[in-house]
Amino acid sequence: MASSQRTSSTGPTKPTRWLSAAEMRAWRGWVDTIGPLSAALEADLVPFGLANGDYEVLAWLSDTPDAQMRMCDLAERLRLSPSGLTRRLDGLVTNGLVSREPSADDRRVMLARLTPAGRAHLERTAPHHLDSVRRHFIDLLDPAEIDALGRAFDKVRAHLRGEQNDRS
Amino acid sequence: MASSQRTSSTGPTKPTRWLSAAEMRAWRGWVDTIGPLSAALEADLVPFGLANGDYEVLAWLSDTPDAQMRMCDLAERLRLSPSGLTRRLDGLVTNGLVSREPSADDRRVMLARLTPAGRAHLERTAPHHLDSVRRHFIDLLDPAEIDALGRAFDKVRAHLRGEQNDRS
DNA sequence: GCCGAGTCGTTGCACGCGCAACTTTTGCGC
DNA sequence: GCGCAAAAGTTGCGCGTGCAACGACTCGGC
Repeated sequence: MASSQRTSSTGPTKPTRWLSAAEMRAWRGWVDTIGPLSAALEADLVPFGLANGDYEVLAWLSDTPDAQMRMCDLAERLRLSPSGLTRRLDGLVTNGLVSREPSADDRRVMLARLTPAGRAHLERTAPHHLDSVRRHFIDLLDPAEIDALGRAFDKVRAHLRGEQNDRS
Repeated sequence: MASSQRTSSTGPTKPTRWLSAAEMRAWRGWVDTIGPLSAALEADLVPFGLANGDYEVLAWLSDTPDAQMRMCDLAERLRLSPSGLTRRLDGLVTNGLVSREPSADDRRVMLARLTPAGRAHLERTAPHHLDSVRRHFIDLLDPAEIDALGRAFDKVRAHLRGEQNDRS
């Protein structure tokens, strides 16, 4: 339903392969799960004063040897525009979880660095977030499904990455 | 990576079950695929002057016997707030694809109705959108993966629906 | 050395969305 | 019937984001 299978196929221009029931289930499942699942995870972060995007920033920074990243690298990791990242960091800097420091090597560059308070807050938050991911997602699935999802997403992203390179 | 597996586990408060490699792959795959896939589908709709959300409105309306829905029902289908739907319809009404008409039965209610132009535009767009969904998603996966995704998303949504009812 | 192209980050602007407040209308209790 | 709670939809506001423009800086060719 709802992705307009009911439009009349007019003209002899490519037979238009409609989605099978199984394909439709997967597709609608994808579309209809994005919103609710993100909202549920975000809701579990509210007590810690973080949004999903904030958590991702802290997590990526903490996965770094010196707990810092260049703005542009961080923006790429988060699939965020430069301006989007600037604004997101503003909040984290205000709350003292991240500091902004100019790079000594390249004076164009700003480094986002996880502060001790930021690391402490992440370590407090991480177990609950992990639990949230398990409760709402991972622990609901059996190993075969986990594996299928991993393979499927990898294929989709590989395809999208390839297409993106074609354009540039 | 990147969901902070590296935070030290301090204190004896629940062992904190980290994600296995396969679980992490599925989880990061989910998070990292949402943005690019949505963007790719949206990009394919640009030539038709529609956003993903616009297409969903037209599709849901067309899947209805009389091509119309109450605002509140449509908002629920689209998981959109009342105000969000009002604004989204504004654009479609301006472009003549949808009309707004007060209901005769209940004078609180506004009906969103697909205009002939709206139906025609949807029928022009649908084959291309379907092709887009296939190219970027469905056709990349084998039947077993399609099935696993369908089952997985159903389980996740069933879980979320249950939790939501608990709260109310 | 110097100049032009490219890179990095910030700011103004517009857009889409949710929330809260409000109006209109309905429906239920009595 | 009357009154009050609940429902439907719109509007004002704030927030997060992308895009375009801009200033600061780097790097390569000459």
